[in-house]
Amino acid sequence: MINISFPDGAVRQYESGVSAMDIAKSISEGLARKVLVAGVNDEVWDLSRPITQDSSLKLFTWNDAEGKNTFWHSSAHLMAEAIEAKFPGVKFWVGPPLEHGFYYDIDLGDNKITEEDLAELEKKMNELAKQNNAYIRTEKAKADAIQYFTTKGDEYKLDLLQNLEDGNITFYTQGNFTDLCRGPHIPNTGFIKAIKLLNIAGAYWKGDEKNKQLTRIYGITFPVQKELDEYLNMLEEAKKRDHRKLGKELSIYTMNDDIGQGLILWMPNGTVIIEELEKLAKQTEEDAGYKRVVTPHIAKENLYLTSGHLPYYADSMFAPMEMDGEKYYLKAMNCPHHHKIFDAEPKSYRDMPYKIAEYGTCYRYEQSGELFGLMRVRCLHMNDAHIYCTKEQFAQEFKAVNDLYLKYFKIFGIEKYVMRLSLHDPEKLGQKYVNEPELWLETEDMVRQVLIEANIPFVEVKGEGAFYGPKIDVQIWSAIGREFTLATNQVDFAQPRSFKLSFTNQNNEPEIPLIIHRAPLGTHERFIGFLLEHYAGKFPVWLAPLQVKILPISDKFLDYAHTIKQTLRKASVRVEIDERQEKIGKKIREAELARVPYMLVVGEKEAAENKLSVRRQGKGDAGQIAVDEFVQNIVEEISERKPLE
RNA sequence: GCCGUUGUAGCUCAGUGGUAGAGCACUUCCUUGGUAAGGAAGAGGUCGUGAGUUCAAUUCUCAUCAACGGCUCCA
Repeated sequence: MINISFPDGAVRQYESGVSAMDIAKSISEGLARKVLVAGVNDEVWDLSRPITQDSSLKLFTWNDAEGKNTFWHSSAHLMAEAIEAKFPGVKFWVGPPLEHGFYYDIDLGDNKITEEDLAELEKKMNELAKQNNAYIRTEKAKADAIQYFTTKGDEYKLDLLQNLEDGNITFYTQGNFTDLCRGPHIPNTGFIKAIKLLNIAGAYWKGDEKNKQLTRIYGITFPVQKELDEYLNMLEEAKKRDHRKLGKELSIYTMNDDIGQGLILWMPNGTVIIEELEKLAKQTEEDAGYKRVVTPHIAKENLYLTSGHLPYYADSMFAPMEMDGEKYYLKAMNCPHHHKIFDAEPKSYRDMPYKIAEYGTCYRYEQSGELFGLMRVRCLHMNDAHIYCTKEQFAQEFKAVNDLYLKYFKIFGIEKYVMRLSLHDPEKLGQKYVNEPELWLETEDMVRQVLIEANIPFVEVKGEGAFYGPKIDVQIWSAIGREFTLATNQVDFAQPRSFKLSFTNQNNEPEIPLIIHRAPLGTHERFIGFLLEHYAGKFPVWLAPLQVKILPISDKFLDYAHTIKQTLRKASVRVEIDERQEKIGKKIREAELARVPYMLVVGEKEAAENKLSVRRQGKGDAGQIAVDEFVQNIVEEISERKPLE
């Protein structure tokens, strides 16, 4: 007999060789129907695998991450079975679960798969699922496994086998499909009740663009149809708040083939938002002791050789223009320009920290396939600033920048983000990162300490640092789930040296400063793209392109409407009148759809008493109010940058 | 850049080997209406671009550009 301990602390005895499924059945039939996979001594196991020694046991269902992962991984095998049935001889790489669903990477050989095939594959999968085929685990000797895949001519599985230890190699079979697989799997295909294959994509083998491109098929499955319907519905809803859709609907920005890929044309509505953001940035930065500067959009080649950008990032810069034997580049970053301003006049420790800020226009030649609405573009306007400081000042200054982020995020109500401490990768020193191993470790620790002392939760990720130093990135997700860096706060120990920047310290000796690069509001492009999705187009009043729409009941009240408009204009409120000869219902509908925060209905009653009927976007009629009182309220709401309630 | 999909009116989308249609938007007229679509008429497109096949191409083929879904990349 063996002892099995459960998460609640209970210990029960079973015969050696008992399976997790047997145990589940001994607890209740209901549980046995729901359980998908087991946790045995913190390892995830097949339910059917015999347990032969004292163990702790957890039973995972669809409600557990382990349950979902196993379910989706088993679904990937089911998809592979369907694909093999339709295209015999294709070779499989790996088929892991994802946060939502799964994929399988396949070498289709000469076969071609189109989106029309997906429906057919789904049908086949449903058929196979209904057969309730068990996922059967078999252990194999490495030599036998190699033999098996050599005969099959499957170089992909042979590649996987290279890294596996003998005695650790398992195959799984369900129906007619057998795959090299670590497992575990759900008991049988019958659990998979709802199937949707989402899309076909190319994916480089092992994620390296120098390798062959495999075909990747994404799918998702559920144990009940209703959950699939809900998931697909959720995807549809997410598309509705996609910034590209909202950006068009609300006339924020446009793009044009004659201008070029990734080059944003900001329309009047978008420009209002840009100007409000810049106003906020300027106020905040002035309060924090920054000075503003302006620098050109181009510079000579030598500048980027000095900064070290060119060797690392030439591919991401627009090709140079040659004039009078000089090469001029469009700037992809503002830092070197700012360094030249720092260096223009001698600095003393009394000048430090020296902070200069600019909404800098940068051009980056992003690969065409990477461009994505406002989130990834080729011309961007960066909320940039550089802080030149002493080593002693660094922690305080770096923390002040972090506090600035948090202050901004509070204004915008940004709560769903992850702070990422982005570090260098020691293996890529000298290639992707300047070769200063000790300075890396030292500055990385400085940044880490700032985060720890400020009690800000963060994750550390190797290989995400800038080439000149570690950084803190604020990661956010777009409506359709893509991850982006919204804002960044970076340390730079490399450029001060390459630009030979220095200040005179208290001992009258030259000293090299540290630089903090920071962009808490990121770029206008990405930030506004994010805000569109964050607010679902319903901007708070201070940011709204149009703040007030006056809706006269009929054109008899146009004069009164104009009087109100003048009053609001005097208070710098962005206001328009809907002068069309349309019914009030239609005027309201269109103002609602345009996400105008305040609609003012004016007719006979209002004109007689010098009042307004206020309607708030999405909230309906808010009743009558005196004109002066409304003006006072909205001015306060705007100047305090209040969020929508 | 690579794999796949798509490209018809300002927008959302039908459709066809014989030079095109709907709804909304737009213009004009009627209506002066009180909290999410009043009515009528009209105007608007060489069907992304270029080439090929054909008596004839928006439709078929190829190329190209762009957008979209991924991969790679992201200072």
